[in-house]
Parts: sequence; C-alpha cells; structure tokens
Amino acid sequence: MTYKVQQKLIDDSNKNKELYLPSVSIDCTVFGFSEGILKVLLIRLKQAKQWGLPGGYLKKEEDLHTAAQRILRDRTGAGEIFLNHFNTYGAPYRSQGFFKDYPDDLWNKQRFISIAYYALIDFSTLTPTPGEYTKSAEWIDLHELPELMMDHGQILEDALIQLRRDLNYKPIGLNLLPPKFTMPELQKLYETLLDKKLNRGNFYRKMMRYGILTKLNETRKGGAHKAPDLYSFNQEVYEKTLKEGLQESW
Amino acid sequence: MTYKVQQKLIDDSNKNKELYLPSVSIDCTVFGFSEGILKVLLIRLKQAKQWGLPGGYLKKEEDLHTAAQRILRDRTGAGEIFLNHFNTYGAPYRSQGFFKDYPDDLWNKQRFISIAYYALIDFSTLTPTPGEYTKSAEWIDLHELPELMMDHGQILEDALIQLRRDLNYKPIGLNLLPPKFTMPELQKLYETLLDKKLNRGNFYRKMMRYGILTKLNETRKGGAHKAPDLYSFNQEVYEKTLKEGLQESW
DNA sequence: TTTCTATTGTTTCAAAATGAATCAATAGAA
DNA sequence: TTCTATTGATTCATTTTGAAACAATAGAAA
Repeated sequence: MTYKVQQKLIDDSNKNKELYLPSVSIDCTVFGFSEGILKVLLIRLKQAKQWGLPGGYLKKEEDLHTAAQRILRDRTGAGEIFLNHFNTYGAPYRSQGFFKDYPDDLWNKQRFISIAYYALIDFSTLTPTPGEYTKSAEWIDLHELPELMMDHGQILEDALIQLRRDLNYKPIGLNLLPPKFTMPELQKLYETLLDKKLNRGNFYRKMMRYGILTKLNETRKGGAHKAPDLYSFNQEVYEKTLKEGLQESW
Repeated sequence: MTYKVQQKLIDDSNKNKELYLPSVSIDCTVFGFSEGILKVLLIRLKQAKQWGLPGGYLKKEEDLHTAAQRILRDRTGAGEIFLNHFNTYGAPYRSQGFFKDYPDDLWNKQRFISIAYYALIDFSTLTPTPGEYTKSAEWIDLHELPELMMDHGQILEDALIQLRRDLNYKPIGLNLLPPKFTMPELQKLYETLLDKKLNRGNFYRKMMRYGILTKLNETRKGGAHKAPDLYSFNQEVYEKTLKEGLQESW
C-alpha cells in the first residue's frame, strides 16, 4: 500500500470516529424493477475486488431511517424511498476477511452490527453514480449476481425473502409503477418479484377484490393487439391496506 | 444520590465500558403463556420507578443470539429459548428521559441502538428472579400493563403484532406446549395469542390439514366430560413447515 | 379494406377452503 | 343410571381458488 493511500485511510478513519456512532452500520438492499426485470444495486469500494451492498454508518445524533435514506442518496442519488427494516447482522467476525489487509486500528475495521433495510424502486429512473468511496455503483441483474463481500450475499437473500413475504401483507411495489399502469404491467411486477408465473384471470380477480385499484377510462394504445385498460391506485384504500395488511388467515 | 450509590454507578460504568460493545443493546419481549393467560416478563431496575423489558448489552466478541439468550437467562433463569428478531429501535434520544438524573459520562447513558427480540415460553415453568441490577422481575398480565420506560411500550406492542403475524407462517408457540397436548389446549393458545375466539370445528380441521400433528393413542383423563385426545408434533414436518411457512398466498 | 392474430377483459365451472352448525361419543357429576 | 358439558368429526352452504374458456379489440398482415 502506498504512503498516500495509507495516509488517506488514517485521515478517513479519524474523520469517521469523530462523526459516526461506533459499532453500528447500515446496509441497504435496493431492488430495482423495470419492464419485467429485477435488479439490485451493488457497489464496489475502492481497493475492493468484490461487490457489496451499499452501506454506511450512523451519525452520532442521526435517526436510523434518516441515515439509511442519506446513505442511499449518497450512493445512488435516489430521493425519498420507502425503506423496510428486515433484519440485523452482527456475527463477531463478519468483516474480518474483508479487512484482513488493513491495519487493526482502522475505525472501519472494528466490529459492526449492521441494521439491514430493503427498498424497491424503478431502476430506469436512476443511474447510479459512484460516491466518494466507491469505484462502481451499478444495477446488477438478480440472475447474474457476483459473489458478494462479507455476509452481503446472505443479507441480499434474506431481503428477497422478506420482500416476497411482504407482498402478502402490503401493496408494496405499487409505489414503483407509474401513476397509471395496466393490469399486465402489475402482474409482471408480481411475477418478477416472486420469480413465478401467475394465472392471469385469477390475478385480475384477486387484485380487483382488494379494492386498491381505480379503473380509469383510458387504455394504453400503441402496442400491438388489444389495448389494456389503465388503472391508478385508490390512494385512500391503499394507505389503509398498508396499515392493516391484505390478509389475516386466522 | 448517596456517595455509595454514586461510586457503584461509576464502577459499573467502567466495567461495562470494558466488557461491552458501545452503542448496541438488546431488548427481549418474553411472552408467557399458560392455561389461557398471556403474560409478559417485565423488570424494574434498581432506582427506577417504571417497569421495562429485560435488556442488556452485547459483549465485545459475543454473537447477537448468544447475547439475547444470556440476557434472558440472567434475568429469568430460562434455558434455551427460541428468539425471534423483529425490529431495531434507535431514536437518538430514546433514553434521555430515563437517564436525566444520571451523570452524562455514565456508560449506560450513551446512545444505544436496541436490537429487539421476542420469545414465547410457558410462564408456569419459570419463576422470574431479579438479577444483579433489577429489584423486580415479574410476569405481568398483558391486560394489566403498567406504563413502561423509554420506548419499551412501543417495542412490546410491535412484538405482539409480529408474533401474531408469525402465527400465519410458522407453527410458533407450539414449542411452549408440553410434549403431549390436546386440541382444545392448542386452540386456547391461538385464541389467547390472537385475543380472538376461533371456531372449534374449523380450527380442528385446519390444524389436521397442516399435518404437523400426530394423534396419540391416549386421552387426557381427569377433567370432567369427554376426555380429549392427546397429540404431539410431527417433528419432521414441523421443521419443514418452520422453514417453508404455512401458507403462501401468491 | 378486410382478415388475421395475439393479447386483454371477463366469465364459467370444477375443486378446494371456509364458516357455521350439527350429531354422536363419552368422562365424570348428579 | 341418568345427565351434562365437552370433544371428535362431519355436513352443508358459501366463498375462494385453479384452470380454462369466450368475447372484444388494436394493430399487423393480406
């Protein structure tokens, strides 16, 4: 490691110690959907070979959600995003492998308990731009995942499981469709997130029964074949459903 | 505050700083069920007026789940308990009110991000005993909750919501019944956790369909009226169901 | 302009699940 | 021996689901 790199590390380390709460980090799994393709936002830190989830630290007086938003914004330029906390990762030596070539007194090398969030956005509206510490920031297709640093592979896997489970409880994902959308578009979203084909008629019927959609007097012309109807959310019912959930079972 | 109390505080503070990771704490919401009554394990710290959830800190090289287990054991004497992480609480000044009369350099007064777990056990098998820092540790009926310290009221409320939701996914709670149990006992458990009456015939039918129960060739004699059949879990199917969940919906 | 075709909107019908009620069996109490 | 409350299990109507069908239609092809 050159002297210059070494010095930058020490400077950053001191700055971090000043600014951030020790022991706590935040990792965000940002899923991106567009036209039937599901991607995830990954970054590569400078000097790192492996990809990882965008993450960061918590400022000493900062709220957790605010921090998660800020970290995402720094990495991606994304604005207000609906973030869901789903798990916490704190195995004692989870970062040991990653930092093995770094000095032990590096602030970043201490043990961190990482609070994990996931989010879902439209990747076509966002071109990731690498930030100060990252050499790459890209949307990676979920079917072409590289090996990830530390326990980020596990975090990503868990996030996807949680996202799929949440689909049963919340009209999640609707917030990444445009204001007006068609039933096939909505179905495609569900199929992509679940990685599973759904029956068209049954999907239509079930969605309509939830009552969260308002059918507009417009169709999406332009494509070949029959023009599909356009829908928007019934914002009122949508909010209510977000709180109460789609189904109960017991 | 007397000199002696003050000195103890400082000693503990130094000991804590030595032993534990900064910024991270753990809170456990332990629900206790027995004979149709649902309670929660609450403690009162020495010098504290309000009740709170049993919580503690994470040792510098300790695993999160191990720490949660240890904290629970210290407070309750409980052995191996199935703990579920459900949320994290980290509002910047969440403990400010509680510690307002304490010196600012007290280790415990720093900002903590609390990792929250819930557990479910049979309260009749466990008599809580106050530990070193607690003057009381008791099972409190869920319908007679006192006001709790800090954000513990919120944590408890969230834990119950999560527990109820998990009932749809996991045969949770079964682990707090004795090895042999009756269908009415199982139903009572569900009714208590959900705070809702369930139809007897339908509950029976649904439970049987899951296939997680094995009917034994025994009945529970002794009570008045017809003796109910005894069941045990089909351990194999139980494990599988824990992984895959009871229902999918999509 | 007419015909064709793939896609969409909606319905149908059988199968499965659910809700509510019923009936037979039975352990202990009267 | 009879009575009674509870349990095990089933019935039946209703609702939901799964799978398929049919009608409508925008643009492509002829």
